[in-house]
Amino acid sequence: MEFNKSLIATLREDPKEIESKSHRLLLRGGFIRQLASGVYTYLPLGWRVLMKISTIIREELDRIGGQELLMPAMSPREIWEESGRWEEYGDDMFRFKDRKGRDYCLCPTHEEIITDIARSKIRSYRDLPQIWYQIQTKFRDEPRPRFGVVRSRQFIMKDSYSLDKDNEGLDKSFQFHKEAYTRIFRRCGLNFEIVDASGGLMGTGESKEFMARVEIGEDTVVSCKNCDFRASLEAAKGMGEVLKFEDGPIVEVHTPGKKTVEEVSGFLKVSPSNLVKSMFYTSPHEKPIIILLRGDYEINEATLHHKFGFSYQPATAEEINKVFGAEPGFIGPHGKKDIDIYADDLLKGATGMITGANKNDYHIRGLNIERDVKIKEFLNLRDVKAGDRCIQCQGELEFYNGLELGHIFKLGTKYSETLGATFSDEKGEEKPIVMGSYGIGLERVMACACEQKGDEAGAVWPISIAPFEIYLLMLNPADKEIVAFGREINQALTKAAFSIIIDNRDVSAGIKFNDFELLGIPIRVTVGPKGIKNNRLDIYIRETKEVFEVSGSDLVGKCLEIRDHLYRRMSCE
RNA sequence: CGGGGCGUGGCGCAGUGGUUUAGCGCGCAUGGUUCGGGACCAUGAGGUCGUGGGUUCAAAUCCCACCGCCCCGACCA
Repeated sequence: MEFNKSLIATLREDPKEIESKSHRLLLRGGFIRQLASGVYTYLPLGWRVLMKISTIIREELDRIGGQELLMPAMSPREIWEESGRWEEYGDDMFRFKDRKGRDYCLCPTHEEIITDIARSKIRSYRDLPQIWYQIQTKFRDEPRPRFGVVRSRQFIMKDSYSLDKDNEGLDKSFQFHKEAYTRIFRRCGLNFEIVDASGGLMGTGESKEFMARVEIGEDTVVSCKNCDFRASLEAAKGMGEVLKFEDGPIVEVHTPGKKTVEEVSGFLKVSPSNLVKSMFYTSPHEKPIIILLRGDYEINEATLHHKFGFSYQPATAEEINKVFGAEPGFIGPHGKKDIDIYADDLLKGATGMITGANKNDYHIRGLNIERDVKIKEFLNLRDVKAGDRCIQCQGELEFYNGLELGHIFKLGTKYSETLGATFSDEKGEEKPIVMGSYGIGLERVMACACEQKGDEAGAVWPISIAPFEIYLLMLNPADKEIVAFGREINQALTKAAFSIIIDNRDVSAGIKFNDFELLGIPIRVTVGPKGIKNNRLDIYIRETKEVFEVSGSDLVGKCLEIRDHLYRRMSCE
């Protein structure tokens, strides 16, 4: 492609809205352009990168037997009513009405649609297993779009769905995807780790996230330095130390206006770990519960939801007042025999604790959990925090920011049951299809490559996803000789199946060199008057900054060698 | 949704009651000189000053409302 006829608009200055390295590089290089908050155009260069990524994804999904299809981006309300997610999705779902007033949404995901296909097309165990996938635009009205294309409101997702007759089949499909994803991200040249995840809204089945370690990662990954334990903070469990304080009778202490753990521990001059936080959770259809947690820990809501159900929410101040007779911050578990109380297992045997007195401006000291509170069950309900040890090996835990590139999870029969997607098994019994759901965010792969590989000067694309392989830089396109030589080289390289962008613009050299760096094309070939005179061409590798000088006749061979070398740097095996 | 910031040619910004046609740099167009790291000269095009309303002899500038974008938080794949 010729630069002077292309829609490539690099920016000389940083746009004011840049938020991260990848955002800056993608904007500056003219890969993307923002239209509205969280809504982007993929300009030709960016689109080429995304197409490269989708090709890799297709190859790897086809390899595990996936069949590509394309579902609609919009869908009618009814199917979402059936699964209950018309309500559940809330404000994250873009909704609209057609001319007749029927409700529609722009699909945030496609479980419902795929299950609808499955229920009409899958009749027998003989039709299983299946893996269906699509590469589709998804719409989610994010409360806060961020980091350019990393968290946007319209984004491209590869989503696949496995259909199996039983859990063994699902295990296999899950494993296939895990392997396919590993190959995909490796082929895209990214560094990543597979971590245990919590399914979130999707359900409680096994789930793994493919996390890239980058500064702007929005999730926290907990990683053991000693063994293979890797988990997102939500899914991570850590080992903490049980602490005991001097046992004694309960005494009331005056703590005027001191509500938070920091305020109370500061006021009483004790460590936060000496406190017990009492949290009151209510649900529209279930019994309220009290959760007890040591003051130096935070509650893990994912665990709470998995254990007790997604309908539980922190109680409002009014509810707390009504049940405890005190403001939030002054409540405690003692004397609450009519409410189920669950405690974090670090409180097992805890003595001498401080907690709310159920009386405004008062706390109590000397709480002995076993003696004074009827605990229904001790559970690990806390977030891991720095200093905790690995539950597998007691090794040291490390925390880092992870960008979620992909997520695989075992849905089980959640959707097939609610939507009635069943099949007849070998014995003629009707059973729900066992499903899995698997996603990859294409833009995140693109952004991640910029985050991990890019430098000050611009993007540095892994060759597998680079928009072009060779940047053919012609120094003076007004010079007929250079143009003719450049054309010759272009032909030879094209014949060797390279994808090439020729910078034939009549602008100063510096602009061309700078744009080459901004665009992040792996290999640069420079044609200039000096080179022509001596039949020398200069080849430069963006990633390694290596320079080679070759004669015209050696050029293609050398480029092939370099391409091979660059591919080998990130091969799967 | 709470707190804050911003909105002026394509991009980055200045102008915050009155210099008769709203500036600057970059970019763009035309001509010329250049041509191994954002070069130079000349000429030129391009603006509903986010939108609506108000105050005033006079508003980009003051007031009100709304919209948009961004940041921090809440929330979230």
